Amino acid sequence: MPKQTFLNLPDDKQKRILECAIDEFAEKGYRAASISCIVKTAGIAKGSFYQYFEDKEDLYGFVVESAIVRRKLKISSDESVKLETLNLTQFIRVLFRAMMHEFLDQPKLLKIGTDLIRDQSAPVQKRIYGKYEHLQQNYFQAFIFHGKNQGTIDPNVDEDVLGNMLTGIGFMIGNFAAVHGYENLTEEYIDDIVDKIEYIFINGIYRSSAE
Amino acid sequence: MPKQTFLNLPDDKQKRILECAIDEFAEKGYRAASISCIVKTAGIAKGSFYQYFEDKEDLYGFVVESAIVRRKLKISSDESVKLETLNLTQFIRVLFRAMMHEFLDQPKLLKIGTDLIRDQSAPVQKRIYGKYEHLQQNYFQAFIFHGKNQGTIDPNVDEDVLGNMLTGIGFMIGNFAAVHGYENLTEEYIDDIVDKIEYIFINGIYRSSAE
Amino acid sequence: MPKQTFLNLPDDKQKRILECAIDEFAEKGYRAASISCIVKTAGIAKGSFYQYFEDKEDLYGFVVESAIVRRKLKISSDESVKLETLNLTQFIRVLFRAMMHEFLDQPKLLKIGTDLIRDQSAPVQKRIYGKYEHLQQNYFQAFIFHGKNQGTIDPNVDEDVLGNMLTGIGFMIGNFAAVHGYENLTEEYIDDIVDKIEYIFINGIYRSSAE
Amino acid sequence: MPKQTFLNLPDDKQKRILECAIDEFAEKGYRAASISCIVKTAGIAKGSFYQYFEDKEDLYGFVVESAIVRRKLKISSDESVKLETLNLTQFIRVLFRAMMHEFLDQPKLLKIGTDLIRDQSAPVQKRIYGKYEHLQQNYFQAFIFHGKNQGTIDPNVDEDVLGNMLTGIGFMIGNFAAVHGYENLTEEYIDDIVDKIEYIFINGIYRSSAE
DNA sequence: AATGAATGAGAGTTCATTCAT
DNA sequence: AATGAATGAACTCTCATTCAT
Repeated sequence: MPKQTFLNLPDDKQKRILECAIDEFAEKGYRAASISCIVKTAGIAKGSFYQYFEDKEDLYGFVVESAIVRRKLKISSDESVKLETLNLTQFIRVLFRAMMHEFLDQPKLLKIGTDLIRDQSAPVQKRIYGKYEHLQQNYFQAFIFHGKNQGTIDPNVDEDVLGNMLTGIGFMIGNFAAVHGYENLTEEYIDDIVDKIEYIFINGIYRSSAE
Repeated sequence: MPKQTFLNLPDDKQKRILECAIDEFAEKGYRAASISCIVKTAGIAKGSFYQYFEDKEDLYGFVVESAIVRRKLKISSDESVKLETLNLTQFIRVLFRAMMHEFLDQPKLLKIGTDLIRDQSAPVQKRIYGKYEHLQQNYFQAFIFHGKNQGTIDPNVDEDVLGNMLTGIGFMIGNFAAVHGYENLTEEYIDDIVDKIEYIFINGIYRSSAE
Repeated sequence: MPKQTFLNLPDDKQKRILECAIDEFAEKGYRAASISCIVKTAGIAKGSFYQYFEDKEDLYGFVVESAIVRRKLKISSDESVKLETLNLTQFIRVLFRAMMHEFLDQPKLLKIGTDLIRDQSAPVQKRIYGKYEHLQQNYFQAFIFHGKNQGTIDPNVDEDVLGNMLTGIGFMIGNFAAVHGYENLTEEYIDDIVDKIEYIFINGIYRSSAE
Repeated sequence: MPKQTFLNLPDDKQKRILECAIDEFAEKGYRAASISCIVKTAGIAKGSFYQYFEDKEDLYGFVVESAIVRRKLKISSDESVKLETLNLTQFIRVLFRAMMHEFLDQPKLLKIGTDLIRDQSAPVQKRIYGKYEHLQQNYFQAFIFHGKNQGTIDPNVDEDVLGNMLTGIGFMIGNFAAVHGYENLTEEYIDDIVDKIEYIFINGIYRSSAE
C-alpha cells in the first residue's frame, strides 16, 4: 500500500528504505520504531517519507507484506516443483530445512512476523494481522494435506494440533537462533534437529514397551 | 531491584502497585506502558514512584521477577507432590492442564513472560532476560527427566527438541486464547486438545502401514 | 499579479484554476487552504502552479481581485441602468434583494470577502486588504447619495453610519445563510426581511407616542 | 475547561498565559495560532502547557469563555443596576458606549469573538460556538424587550432584525477601529456616532415630506 | 517520605516551496 | 512550459524523569 511515488523510485532506493524499515521494526517493534530514525538511516528527507507512504502503519503493512512475499517466493521457487515427488521423510526434511534457512536468511523479517502474531493487543498489529491471517499456516496445512492424501499421514491426527505444533517448532528454532546465535545454525545442526523431530513424529515419545 | 523505600511500604500498597504495573505492562507492552497511567491507577504520586523504583526498567524487572516467582509457586504447591505417583498419561494430562490453566489464571503474567522471551532485541528486555534465562524450560525438562527415569519416555527422544515443542504448544494455546478469548478455554476444550496432542505423542503422525 | 505564464494559459484553464482556488479559500480560509489540494483539484502539476503564481499569497490576491471584479459586474449589469427610475421603496428592495441574491449566487466569494475584511491582523490579508479598501462600501455610498439627490433620504442622516449599518445587515444575512443553510434564503423570506428592515427605516424604532 | 493544574497556578501566571493565548488567537486565528509560540511568549515549557490544558481546542474554549465572562462582568457591574431607571435615549447611549468601550478595552477578545461567529466552517469553531451560541445577542434582546415593556419601542419592530442590525453595528465599530486605529475611538467621537445612530432610530432615514 | 507541577527531547505528520528532469 | 519528487521547518502532542515544596 505504499504510494505510487514509492513504486516509481529506483529499485535500489526502494530496497534501501525497505531494509532500513525492516531493521528498525525488527529491532524496536512497531510502537518504538521511529520514522525519524528510519529516514535518517535511509538518507531521505522526512517529507519524502510521507510522499512514499501514507503513514507509519502504511510502512509497517508494506514491510509485513514484503516479508510474506519473500517467504512465499523462497518456498515456491526452491522446492515446490519437486514436492510432489518426495516421500514423507524427504518432504518433512525439505520443509524444516526451508523453515530453518529462513531464520538464517531473514531473521529480522521473522522477528517482525512473530511480533505481528503475538502483539494483537495493539490495534495496529491487529489491523495488519487481520489482512494476512489467512496466509498463516499455509505451509503446514499444505504439508499435512499432502501427507494425508498420499496416505502417509495418519488421518486421525488432528490437523490444527499438528499444524500448531509445527508453528510452535518454528518459534523454537527462532528462539534457539536468538539464544545461541544465528551463526550456530549450520546445515549439519539443522539436519540433526530435523532427525530428532522426525524421530518423535515417527515413534511418538513413549517407550515401545509402554504402549 | 526496587529501592528500600518500596520494600518499607505496607504489603497491600506494594501489592497494589505491582498489580497495576502488571496490568499495564501486560496490556501495552514495555515500551507503550505508561508510568503516568500506572501511578494514576495505583493512586500514588508520580514523584513517589521514583522514590520506589530507579526508573521504568527497574519496575519492569521487578514485575518480571514476581511473575516468575508466582509461576514457580503455582506448580510446586499444586502438583509436584503427587507427580511421582502418576502414570504417564495422567502425568501429561496434568501437565498440560496446569499449563492451560495458567493462561486462565495468569494471562497477564504470561503475556509479559512471552514478551520477554520474544522481544530480546529491545535493550531493556535483553538485559532483563539475561538474568532469568536459566529459569526457562524448567517445566518441561523436569517432565521429561521424570518420564525417562520412570522408563516411560523413550530415552532416544531428544530432550531439547521435545521441550521446545512443548514450549511451542504453550505459545499455541496462548494464541488460541488471545484469538478466541480466555472464556472459551473450558475444561472440556482443554481435554479435547490434550487428547489430540497425546494421540500424536503416542502414535506419531504416520499411518501405521507406513512405519 | 499572476505571472505572464498564467495569463498565456487558455481561458478555460485559467478559469478552472481560479474556481478551484475560490472553492479552497472559501471553504478553509487563507491559512488552512492547501496548494496541494488546489492543484490536485485543478488537475495541474504543483510545479506548474509556481510558474503561474509567485506564491500562495499571490494566488490569494488574484482570487480577491477577481471576486471584487465579479461583484461589480453583477450590480452594474443587472440593476444600475434602471436604478434611476425607482422610487425609494423600490430602490431599497432592489438593493437588498441584490445583496441577498449575492449570497445565493456567490456565497464563496462573499466568504472570501468577509475573511478579508475581518482578518486584517493576518499579515497577508492586511497587505491584500490595503489595496482594495477603497472599493468597500461603494454599494451603499452610491445608494445613499442617490437617495439624497432624489430628495428622498433625509440629508441629516449620516452617510457613514447608515452605510455601515447596511454593511452590518449584509453580515447578518450571511450569518443567517450560514446557520440556516443557503437553501432557506427563498424569495419570500427575503422579502419578509426587507419589509421589516424597511419598517424600521421608515418609522424608526420608537413608539409614535414617544416621539 | 482547563485542568485543575492550571487553576492552581498563581493568578498572575494564569493571567500571563491567558493573555499570551489571547494575543496569539486574536492575531492569527485558531488554525494559524501556534502553541509553540504561546508557550515561548508565556515563558513556560511545552510540556507544562499540556498539563494545564487538554489540547489546543481546550485552550481556545477557555479563551472564548473568558472573553464572554469579561464581557458579562463589564456590563453587569458597570451599568445593570441603573438600567431600569434610564429612559430610552439614555439607555441606548449607555449601551452603545459600553459596546464601543469594549473595542477599546478588549479589541483582541472581540476579534476572537467575531472569528467564532463567522468561521463556522472549521469544525473546532463550530463545536465551541455551539456551546455559547445562546449567549449571543443577549445584550440586544434585553435592550429590545426592555424598550418594548417600557412602551418606548414600537412593538411592530421586528426583534430579530433590530437585534441583528445592532450586532451589525458592533461589527461596524470594530471595522472602524481596525481601519482608523483604536486611538481614534475617543469618548467624543463615540458620542457623535451614537447621536447619528440615534437619529436614524428616531427618525428613520427618509425625508419627512417623503412619507 | 510524599507530592505533583515542570521539563524538554522526541514522536508522527503537514505543507509551501524548490529543483532536476 | 510542465512535471512531481524532494525538502525541511514547523506543527501538535506525549512521556519519562526531575525538582521544589
